[in-house]
Amino acid sequence: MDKLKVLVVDDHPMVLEGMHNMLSRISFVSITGMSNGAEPAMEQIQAEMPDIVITDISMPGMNGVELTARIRKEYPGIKVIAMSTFNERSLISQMIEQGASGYLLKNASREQIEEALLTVKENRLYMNLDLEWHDTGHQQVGKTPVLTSREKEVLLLIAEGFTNSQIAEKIFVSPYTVDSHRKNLLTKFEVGNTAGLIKLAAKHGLV
Amino acid sequence: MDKLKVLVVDDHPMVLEGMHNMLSRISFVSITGMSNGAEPAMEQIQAEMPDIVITDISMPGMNGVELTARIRKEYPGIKVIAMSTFNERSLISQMIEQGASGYLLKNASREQIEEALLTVKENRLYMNLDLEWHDTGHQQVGKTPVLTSREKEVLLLIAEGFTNSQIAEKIFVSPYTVDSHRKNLLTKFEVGNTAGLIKLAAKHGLV
DNA sequence: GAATCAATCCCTTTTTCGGGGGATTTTTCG
DNA sequence: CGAAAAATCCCCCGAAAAAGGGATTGATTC
Repeated sequence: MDKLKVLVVDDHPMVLEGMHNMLSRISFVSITGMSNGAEPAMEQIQAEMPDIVITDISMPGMNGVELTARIRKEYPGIKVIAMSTFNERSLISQMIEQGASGYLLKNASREQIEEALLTVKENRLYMNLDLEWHDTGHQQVGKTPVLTSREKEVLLLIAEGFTNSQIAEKIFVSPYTVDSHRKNLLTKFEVGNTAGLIKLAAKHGLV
Repeated sequence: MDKLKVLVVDDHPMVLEGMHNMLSRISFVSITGMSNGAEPAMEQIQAEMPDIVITDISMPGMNGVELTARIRKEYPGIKVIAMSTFNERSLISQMIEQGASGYLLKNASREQIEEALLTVKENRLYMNLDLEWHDTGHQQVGKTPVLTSREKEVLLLIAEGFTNSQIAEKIFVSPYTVDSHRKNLLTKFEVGNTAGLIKLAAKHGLV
Protein backbone atom coordinates (compact mmCIF):
# COMPACT_ATOMS: atom_id res chain seq x y z
CA MET A 1 0.00 0.00 0.00
CA ASP A 2 1.17 3.47 -0.81
CA LYS A 3 2.12 5.60 2.10
CA LEU A 4 -0.13 8.47 3.06
CA LYS A 5 1.57 11.79 2.50
CA VAL A 6 0.80 13.97 5.47
CA LEU A 7 1.48 17.65 6.11
CA VAL A 8 1.13 19.10 9.60
CA VAL A 9 0.37 22.76 10.29
CA ASP A 10 0.66 24.31 13.72
CA ASP A 11 2.19 27.49 15.04
CA HIS A 12 3.62 25.76 18.08
CA PRO A 13 6.92 24.06 17.36
CA MET A 14 6.30 21.86 20.34
CA VAL A 15 3.10 20.45 18.96
CA LEU A 16 4.76 20.08 15.61
CA GLU A 17 7.54 18.08 17.19
CA GLY A 18 5.16 15.89 19.10
CA MET A 19 3.03 15.27 16.06
CA HIS A 20 6.09 14.48 14.00
CA ASN A 21 7.14 11.96 16.57
CA MET A 22 3.79 10.28 16.68
CA LEU A 23 3.37 10.20 12.92
CA SER A 24 6.82 8.80 12.39
CA ARG A 25 5.76 5.80 14.40
CA ILE A 26 2.86 5.10 12.07
CA SER A 27 4.06 2.80 9.36
CA PHE A 28 1.79 3.91 6.54
CA VAL A 29 2.54 7.58 6.95
CA SER A 30 5.08 9.57 5.05
CA ILE A 31 5.56 13.04 6.48
CA THR A 32 5.93 15.54 3.67
CA GLY A 33 6.41 18.51 5.90
CA MET A 34 5.69 20.53 8.97
CA SER A 35 4.48 24.11 8.64
CA ASN A 36 4.42 26.68 11.37
CA GLY A 37 1.65 28.71 9.77
CA ALA A 38 -1.02 28.76 7.13
CA GLU A 39 0.87 30.73 4.49
CA PRO A 40 3.95 28.52 4.39
CA ALA A 41 1.58 25.58 4.45
CA MET A 42 -0.03 26.66 1.20
CA GLU A 43 3.39 26.75 -0.44
CA GLN A 44 4.30 23.35 0.89
CA ILE A 45 1.03 21.94 -0.29
CA GLN A 46 1.71 23.13 -3.80
CA ALA A 47 5.19 21.69 -3.72
CA GLU A 48 4.47 18.39 -2.06
CA MET A 49 0.84 17.62 -2.80
CA PRO A 50 0.11 15.72 0.39
CA ASP A 51 -2.89 13.42 0.74
CA ILE A 52 -3.90 14.76 4.10
CA VAL A 53 -3.27 18.03 5.92
CA ILE A 54 -3.54 18.08 9.68
CA THR A 55 -3.95 21.64 10.85
CA ASP A 56 -4.39 23.52 14.08
CA ILE A 57 -7.56 25.56 14.21
CA SER A 58 -6.39 28.72 15.89
CA MET A 59 -3.23 30.25 14.54
CA PRO A 60 -2.01 33.80 14.13
CA GLY A 61 -2.63 35.22 10.69
CA MET A 62 -4.71 32.89 8.59
CA ASN A 63 -6.44 30.46 10.89
CA GLY A 64 -7.34 26.85 10.37
CA VAL A 65 -10.83 27.60 9.14
CA GLU A 66 -9.62 29.84 6.35
CA LEU A 67 -6.81 27.48 5.51
CA THR A 68 -9.26 24.64 5.21
CA ALA A 69 -11.49 26.68 2.95
CA ARG A 70 -8.56 27.50 0.68
CA ILE A 71 -7.32 23.95 0.54
CA ARG A 72 -10.74 22.59 -0.26
CA LYS A 73 -11.16 25.17 -2.98
CA GLU A 74 -7.77 24.92 -4.62
CA TYR A 75 -7.05 21.27 -3.98
CA PRO A 76 -10.34 19.40 -3.59
CA GLY A 77 -8.55 16.09 -3.48
CA ILE A 78 -6.67 16.88 -0.31
CA LYS A 79 -8.30 15.92 2.96
CA VAL A 80 -8.07 18.16 5.98
CA ILE A 81 -8.10 17.11 9.60
CA ALA A 82 -8.56 19.84 12.18
CA MET A 83 -6.70 19.84 15.44
CA SER A 84 -7.95 21.67 18.48
CA THR A 85 -7.83 22.01 22.18
CA PHE A 86 -11.07 21.89 24.09
CA ASN A 87 -11.21 25.66 24.24
CA GLU A 88 -12.05 26.09 20.62
CA ARG A 89 -14.65 23.47 20.07
CA SER A 90 -17.08 26.00 18.73
CA LEU A 91 -14.79 26.37 15.76
CA ILE A 92 -15.00 22.72 14.90
CA SER A 93 -18.36 22.99 13.23
CA GLN A 94 -16.97 25.80 11.13
CA MET A 95 -14.14 23.58 10.03
CA ILE A 96 -16.54 20.87 9.06
CA GLU A 97 -18.61 23.36 7.12
CA GLN A 98 -15.49 24.37 5.28
CA GLY A 99 -14.99 20.80 4.25
CA ALA A 100 -12.69 19.38 6.87
CA SER A 101 -12.83 15.61 7.02
CA GLY A 102 -12.33 15.22 10.70
CA TYR A 103 -10.92 16.60 13.83
CA LEU A 104 -8.52 15.54 16.47
CA LEU A 105 -8.03 16.87 19.94
CA LYS A 106 -4.50 17.85 20.75
CA ASN A 107 -4.46 15.33 23.50
CA ALA A 108 -5.15 12.55 21.05
CA SER A 109 -3.15 9.37 21.36
CA ARG A 110 -1.09 7.84 18.57
CA GLU A 111 -3.82 5.25 18.09
CA GLN A 112 -6.44 7.93 17.62
CA ILE A 113 -4.29 9.77 15.12
CA GLU A 114 -3.80 6.54 13.23
CA GLU A 115 -7.50 5.88 13.25
CA ALA A 116 -8.25 9.38 12.08
CA LEU A 117 -5.89 9.08 9.14
CA LEU A 118 -7.31 5.74 8.10
CA THR A 119 -10.88 6.89 8.42
CA VAL A 120 -10.31 10.06 6.46
CA LYS A 121 -8.37 8.21 3.80
CA GLU A 122 -11.46 6.12 3.17
CA ASN A 123 -13.50 9.25 2.55
CA ARG A 124 -15.27 9.00 5.86
CA LEU A 125 -15.53 11.62 8.55
CA TYR A 126 -13.50 11.11 11.68
CA MET A 127 -14.91 12.69 14.78
CA ASN A 128 -12.85 12.33 17.91
CA LEU A 129 -15.88 12.34 20.12
CA ASP A 130 -14.86 10.06 22.92
CA LEU A 131 -15.25 12.70 25.55
CA GLU A 132 -13.71 11.12 28.55
CA TRP A 133 -13.21 14.28 30.52
CA HIS A 134 -16.52 14.39 32.27
CA ASP A 135 -14.76 14.70 35.56
CA THR A 136 -12.09 17.09 34.46
CA GLY A 137 -14.17 20.19 34.41
CA HIS A 138 -14.21 20.34 30.63
CA GLN A 139 -17.80 19.63 29.85
CA GLN A 140 -18.83 19.55 26.26
CA VAL A 141 -20.85 22.27 24.70
CA GLY A 142 -23.81 21.44 22.56
CA LYS A 143 -24.71 22.82 19.19
CA THR A 144 -24.48 26.56 18.86
CA PRO A 145 -28.01 27.86 18.36
CA VAL A 146 -28.70 29.85 15.24
CA LEU A 147 -28.97 33.47 16.27
CA THR A 148 -30.32 36.37 14.29
CA SER A 149 -28.06 39.36 13.90
CA ARG A 150 -30.11 41.36 16.32
CA GLU A 151 -29.88 38.62 18.88
CA LYS A 152 -26.12 38.45 18.52
CA GLU A 153 -25.96 42.19 18.99
CA VAL A 154 -28.04 42.05 22.13
CA LEU A 155 -26.11 39.07 23.44
CA LEU A 156 -22.86 40.98 23.15
CA LEU A 157 -24.29 43.89 25.07
CA ILE A 158 -25.76 41.68 27.76
CA ALA A 159 -22.35 40.08 28.18
CA GLU A 160 -20.88 43.54 28.61
CA GLY A 161 -23.09 43.90 31.64
CA PHE A 162 -25.67 46.33 30.30
CA THR A 163 -29.28 46.14 31.44
CA ASN A 164 -32.23 45.94 29.11
CA SER A 165 -32.90 49.63 29.23
CA GLN A 166 -29.27 50.55 28.68
CA ILE A 167 -29.19 48.29 25.66
CA ALA A 168 -32.45 49.76 24.46
CA GLU A 169 -30.90 53.22 24.43
CA LYS A 170 -27.85 52.02 22.60
CA ILE A 171 -29.66 50.33 19.76
CA PHE A 172 -32.60 52.76 19.68
CA VAL A 173 -35.43 50.38 20.42
CA SER A 174 -37.84 49.89 23.26
CA PRO A 175 -36.70 48.07 26.40
CA TYR A 176 -39.53 45.67 25.69
CA THR A 177 -37.87 44.71 22.45
CA VAL A 178 -34.58 44.08 24.14
CA ASP A 179 -36.36 41.97 26.69
CA SER A 180 -37.91 39.93 23.92
CA HIS A 181 -34.53 39.27 22.40
CA ARG A 182 -33.23 38.31 25.79
CA LYS A 183 -36.03 35.84 26.28
CA ASN A 184 -35.44 34.38 22.85
CA LEU A 185 -31.78 33.97 23.69
CA LEU A 186 -32.64 32.17 26.90
CA THR A 187 -34.96 29.89 24.96
CA LYS A 188 -32.50 29.21 22.17
CA PHE A 189 -29.70 28.38 24.56
CA GLU A 190 -32.08 26.42 26.77
CA VAL A 191 -31.00 28.18 29.92
CA GLY A 192 -32.97 29.82 32.67
CA ASN A 193 -31.03 32.97 33.35
CA THR A 194 -28.34 35.32 32.22
CA ALA A 195 -25.55 33.49 34.02
CA GLY A 196 -26.16 30.29 32.10
CA LEU A 197 -26.61 32.24 28.90
CA ILE A 198 -23.29 33.99 29.11
CA LYS A 199 -21.46 30.87 30.17
CA LEU A 200 -22.72 28.99 27.14
CA ALA A 201 -22.15 31.91 24.82
CA ALA A 202 -18.59 32.16 26.07
CA LYS A 203 -18.03 28.46 25.56
CA HIS A 204 -19.22 28.86 21.99
CA GLY A 205 -16.85 31.73 21.49
CA LEU A 206 -19.66 34.19 20.93
CA VAL A 207 -18.62 36.65 23.58
CA MET B 1 28.63 20.23 35.20
CA ASP B 2 25.79 18.23 36.62
CA LYS B 3 22.84 17.75 34.39
CA LEU B 4 19.69 19.65 35.16
CA LYS B 5 16.90 17.32 36.15
CA VAL B 6 13.75 18.49 34.44
CA LEU B 7 10.15 17.36 34.79
CA VAL B 8 7.54 18.40 32.26
CA VAL B 9 3.83 18.65 33.03
CA ASP B 10 1.18 19.07 30.36
CA ASP B 11 -2.11 17.40 29.66
CA HIS B 12 -1.49 17.21 25.92
CA PRO B 13 0.57 14.17 24.94
CA MET B 14 1.58 15.99 21.80
CA VAL B 15 3.12 18.88 23.65
CA LEU B 16 4.75 16.44 26.00
CA GLU B 17 6.28 14.59 23.07
CA GLY B 18 7.49 17.76 21.47
CA MET B 19 8.98 19.05 24.67
CA HIS B 20 10.65 15.73 25.30
CA ASN B 21 12.20 15.87 21.88
CA MET B 22 13.48 19.36 22.32
CA LEU B 23 14.82 18.74 25.78
CA SER B 24 16.58 15.59 24.72
CA ARG B 25 18.60 17.67 22.32
CA ILE B 26 19.84 19.92 25.11
CA SER B 27 23.05 18.43 26.43
CA PHE B 28 22.85 19.63 29.99
CA VAL B 29 19.32 18.38 30.55
CA SER B 30 18.30 15.09 32.06
CA ILE B 31 14.61 14.42 31.73
CA THR B 32 13.30 12.87 34.90
CA GLY B 33 9.76 12.50 33.71
CA MET B 34 6.75 13.67 31.80
CA SER B 35 3.44 14.09 33.62
CA ASN B 36 0.07 14.46 32.02
CA GLY B 37 -1.45 16.26 34.98
CA ALA B 38 -0.73 18.05 38.20
CA GLU B 39 -1.53 15.20 40.57
CA PRO B 40 0.79 12.64 38.98
CA ALA B 41 3.35 15.42 38.75
CA MET B 42 3.38 15.85 42.52
CA GLU B 43 4.12 12.16 42.91
CA GLN B 44 6.88 12.25 40.36
CA ILE B 45 8.39 15.27 42.02
CA GLN B 46 8.57 13.45 45.31
CA ALA B 47 10.12 10.43 43.66
CA GLU B 48 12.55 12.15 41.34
CA MET B 49 13.29 15.50 42.94
CA PRO B 50 13.89 17.43 39.74
CA ASP B 51 15.69 20.76 39.66
CA ILE B 52 13.18 22.40 37.39
CA VAL B 53 9.54 21.72 36.61
CA ILE B 54 8.13 23.01 33.35
CA THR B 55 4.36 23.08 33.59
CA ASP B 56 1.44 24.04 31.45
CA ILE B 57 -0.72 26.70 33.01
CA SER B 58 -4.18 25.51 32.13
CA MET B 59 -4.89 21.89 32.82
CA PRO B 60 -7.93 19.96 33.91
CA GLY B 61 -8.12 19.42 37.63
CA MET B 62 -5.36 21.19 39.46
CA ASN B 63 -4.05 23.89 37.17
CA GLY B 64 -0.57 25.23 36.79
CA VAL B 65 -1.06 28.05 39.23
CA GLU B 66 -2.07 25.75 42.04
CA LEU B 67 0.62 23.27 41.13
CA THR B 68 3.23 26.01 41.27
CA ALA B 69 1.97 27.13 44.65
CA ARG B 70 2.22 23.59 45.99
CA ILE B 71 5.66 23.01 44.59
CA ARG B 72 6.99 26.26 45.97
CA LYS B 73 5.52 25.44 49.34
CA GLU B 74 6.54 21.84 49.63
CA TYR B 75 9.78 21.98 47.66
CA PRO B 76 11.15 25.52 47.80
CA GLY B 77 14.33 24.44 46.06
CA ILE B 78 12.58 23.41 42.88
CA LYS B 79 12.21 26.05 40.19
CA VAL B 80 9.07 26.27 38.14
CA ILE B 81 8.75 27.46 34.58
CA ALA B 82 5.26 28.11 33.31
CA MET B 83 4.20 27.26 29.80
CA SER B 84 1.31 28.96 28.11
CA THR B 85 -0.39 29.83 24.88
CA PHE B 86 -1.34 33.42 24.26
CA ASN B 87 -4.87 32.74 25.44
CA GLU B 88 -3.92 32.55 29.04
CA ARG B 89 -1.75 35.54 29.58
CA SER B 90 -3.82 36.67 32.46
CA LEU B 91 -2.62 33.65 34.35
CA ILE B 92 1.02 34.41 33.90
CA SER B 93 1.16 37.07 36.55
CA GLN B 94 -0.51 34.67 38.92
CA MET B 95 2.17 32.10 38.22
CA ILE B 96 4.84 34.63 38.96
CA GLU B 97 3.10 35.60 42.16
CA GLN B 98 3.06 31.97 43.15
CA GLY B 99 6.78 31.83 42.75
CA ALA B 100 7.31 30.63 39.21
CA SER B 101 10.76 31.49 37.92
CA GLY B 102 9.81 32.12 34.36
CA TYR B 103 7.51 31.38 31.58
CA LEU B 104 7.70 30.06 28.10
CA LEU B 105 5.24 30.30 25.29
CA LYS B 106 4.33 27.01 23.73
CA ASN B 107 5.70 28.22 20.45
CA ALA B 108 9.12 28.67 22.01
CA SER B 109 12.12 27.42 20.07
CA ARG B 110 14.68 24.99 21.40
CA GLU B 111 17.06 27.89 21.87
CA GLN B 112 14.56 29.75 23.98
CA ILE B 113 13.89 26.72 26.10
CA GLU B 114 17.60 26.30 26.62
CA GLU B 115 17.95 29.93 27.56
CA ALA B 116 15.05 29.69 29.95
CA LEU B 117 16.54 26.70 31.72
CA LEU B 118 19.94 28.34 32.05
CA THR B 119 18.49 31.59 33.26
CA VAL B 120 16.31 29.95 35.84
CA LYS B 121 19.09 27.71 37.00
CA GLU B 122 21.07 30.81 37.89
CA ASN B 123 18.21 32.01 40.07
CA ARG B 124 17.16 34.65 37.63
CA LEU B 125 13.74 35.20 36.13
CA TYR B 126 13.22 34.24 32.51
CA MET B 127 10.48 36.14 30.75
CA ASN B 128 9.75 35.21 27.17
CA LEU B 129 8.28 38.56 26.33
CA ASP B 130 8.63 38.97 22.61
CA LEU B 131 5.01 39.90 22.12
CA GLU B 132 4.33 39.98 18.43
CA TRP B 133 0.71 39.01 18.56
CA HIS B 134 -0.99 42.34 18.71
CA ASP B 135 -2.87 41.60 15.51
CA THR B 136 -3.86 38.05 16.16
CA GLY B 137 -7.25 38.73 17.60
CA HIS B 138 -6.28 37.43 20.99
CA GLN B 139 -7.32 40.25 23.23
CA GLN B 140 -5.87 40.33 26.65
CA VAL B 141 -7.92 40.10 29.76
CA GLY B 142 -7.00 41.86 32.96
CA LYS B 143 -5.61 40.28 36.07
CA THR B 144 -7.57 37.39 37.43
CA PRO B 145 -8.71 38.32 40.91
CA VAL B 146 -7.63 36.07 43.72
CA LEU B 147 -10.64 34.03 44.75
CA THR B 148 -11.16 31.98 47.85
CA SER B 149 -12.15 28.38 47.39
CA ARG B 150 -15.66 29.11 48.51
CA GLU B 151 -15.93 31.91 46.02
CA LYS B 152 -14.75 29.67 43.21
CA GLU B 153 -17.33 27.11 44.24
CA VAL B 154 -20.11 29.66 44.21
CA LEU B 155 -18.90 31.14 40.95
CA LEU B 156 -19.12 27.76 39.29
CA LEU B 157 -22.65 27.27 40.50
CA ILE B 158 -23.71 30.74 39.46
CA ALA B 159 -22.33 30.02 36.01
CA GLU B 160 -24.41 26.86 35.94
CA GLY B 161 -27.43 29.07 36.25
CA PHE B 162 -28.42 28.35 39.83
CA THR B 163 -29.98 31.05 41.97
CA ASN B 164 -28.69 32.05 45.36
CA SER B 165 -31.19 29.90 47.18
CA GLN B 166 -30.53 26.90 44.99
CA ILE B 167 -26.82 27.26 45.63
CA ALA B 168 -27.50 27.67 49.32
CA GLU B 169 -29.24 24.30 49.38
CA LYS B 170 -26.44 22.64 47.50
CA ILE B 171 -23.64 23.78 49.74
CA PHE B 172 -25.67 23.74 52.95
CA VAL B 173 -25.41 27.37 53.92
CA SER B 174 -27.82 30.24 54.21
CA PRO B 175 -28.88 32.10 51.07
CA TYR B 176 -27.48 35.20 52.75
CA THR B 177 -24.05 33.63 52.72
CA VAL B 178 -24.27 32.79 49.07
CA ASP B 179 -25.33 36.31 48.38
CA SER B 180 -22.32 37.62 50.25
CA HIS B 181 -20.00 35.50 48.15
CA ARG B 182 -21.77 36.68 45.06
CA LYS B 183 -21.33 40.30 46.02
CA ASN B 184 -17.68 39.73 46.76
CA LEU B 185 -17.27 38.17 43.36
CA LEU B 186 -18.84 41.19 41.71
CA THR B 187 -16.53 43.46 43.66
CA LYS B 188 -13.42 41.43 42.92
CA PHE B 189 -14.14 41.27 39.21
CA GLU B 190 -15.22 44.90 39.22
CA VAL B 191 -18.45 44.24 37.41
CA GLY B 192 -21.99 45.29 38.09
CA ASN B 193 -23.95 42.17 37.39
CA THR B 194 -23.89 38.47 36.74
CA ALA B 195 -23.55 38.80 32.99
CA GLY B 196 -20.31 40.72 33.27
CA LEU B 197 -19.12 38.39 35.99
CA ILE B 198 -19.58 35.24 33.96
CA LYS B 199 -18.12 36.76 30.84
CA LEU B 200 -14.95 37.71 32.67
CA ALA B 201 -14.79 34.44 34.52
CA ALA B 202 -15.10 32.60 31.21
CA LYS B 203 -12.35 34.70 29.67
CA HIS B 204 -10.14 33.79 32.58
CA GLY B 205 -10.93 30.15 32.09
CA LEU B 206 -12.60 29.84 35.47
CA VAL B 207 -15.89 28.49 34.20
C1' DG C 1 -51.31 34.72 -1.52
C1' DA C 2 -50.19 32.12 2.52
C1' DA C 3 -46.84 31.12 5.58
C1' DT C 4 -42.69 31.99 8.03
C1' DC C 5 -39.57 34.65 10.42
C1' DA C 6 -37.29 38.69 12.19
C1' DA C 7 -37.98 42.59 14.57
C1' DT C 8 -40.70 45.44 16.97
C1' DC C 9 -43.69 46.74 20.99
C1' DC C 10 -46.87 46.09 25.12
C1' DC C 11 -48.56 44.35 29.97
C1' DT C 12 -48.50 41.86 34.71
C1' DT C 13 -46.69 39.17 38.40
C1' DT C 14 -43.21 36.92 40.85
C1' DT C 15 -38.60 36.11 41.73
C1' DT C 16 -33.95 37.30 41.87
C1' DC C 17 -30.36 40.48 41.97
C1' DG C 18 -27.52 44.47 43.39
C1' DG C 19 -26.20 47.94 46.77
C1' DG C 20 -26.00 49.32 51.19
C1' DG C 21 -25.34 48.32 55.69
C1' DG C 22 -23.88 45.15 59.55
C1' DA C 23 -22.18 41.10 62.76
C1' DT C 24 -20.18 36.65 64.37
C1' DT C 25 -17.46 32.58 64.05
C1' DT C 26 -13.96 29.62 62.26
C1' DT C 27 -9.43 28.95 59.88
C1' DT C 28 -5.10 30.01 58.84
C1' DC C 29 -0.67 31.34 59.59
C1' DG C 30 3.14 33.89 61.51
C1' DC D 1 -1.24 33.12 71.21
C1' DG D 2 -3.07 36.78 68.29
C1' DA D 3 -3.97 39.03 63.97
C1' DA D 4 -5.83 38.49 59.55
C1' DA D 5 -8.53 36.29 56.34
C1' DA D 6 -12.31 33.47 55.19
C1' DA D 7 -16.71 31.97 55.88
C1' DT D 8 -20.84 32.49 57.88
C1' DC D 9 -25.30 34.90 58.81
C1' DC D 10 -28.70 38.89 59.05
C1' DC D 11 -31.75 43.03 57.25
C1' DC D 12 -33.83 46.53 53.89
C1' DC D 13 -34.92 48.38 49.52
C1' DG D 14 -35.26 49.37 44.87
C1' DA D 15 -34.05 47.72 40.38
C1' DA D 16 -33.81 44.20 37.21
C1' DA D 17 -34.85 39.93 35.30
C1' DA D 18 -37.84 35.75 34.46
C1' DA D 19 -42.18 33.83 33.12
C1' DG D 20 -46.34 34.30 31.27
C1' DG D 21 -49.23 36.29 28.18
C1' DG D 22 -50.09 38.81 23.31
C1' DA D 23 -49.83 41.88 19.03
C1' DT D 24 -48.11 44.32 14.74
C1' DT D 25 -45.15 45.18 10.84
C1' DG D 26 -42.26 44.04 6.91
C1' DA D 27 -39.45 41.00 4.26
C1' DT D 28 -38.73 36.63 2.30
C1' DT D 29 -39.98 32.32 0.63
C1' DC D 30 -42.76 28.69 -1.09
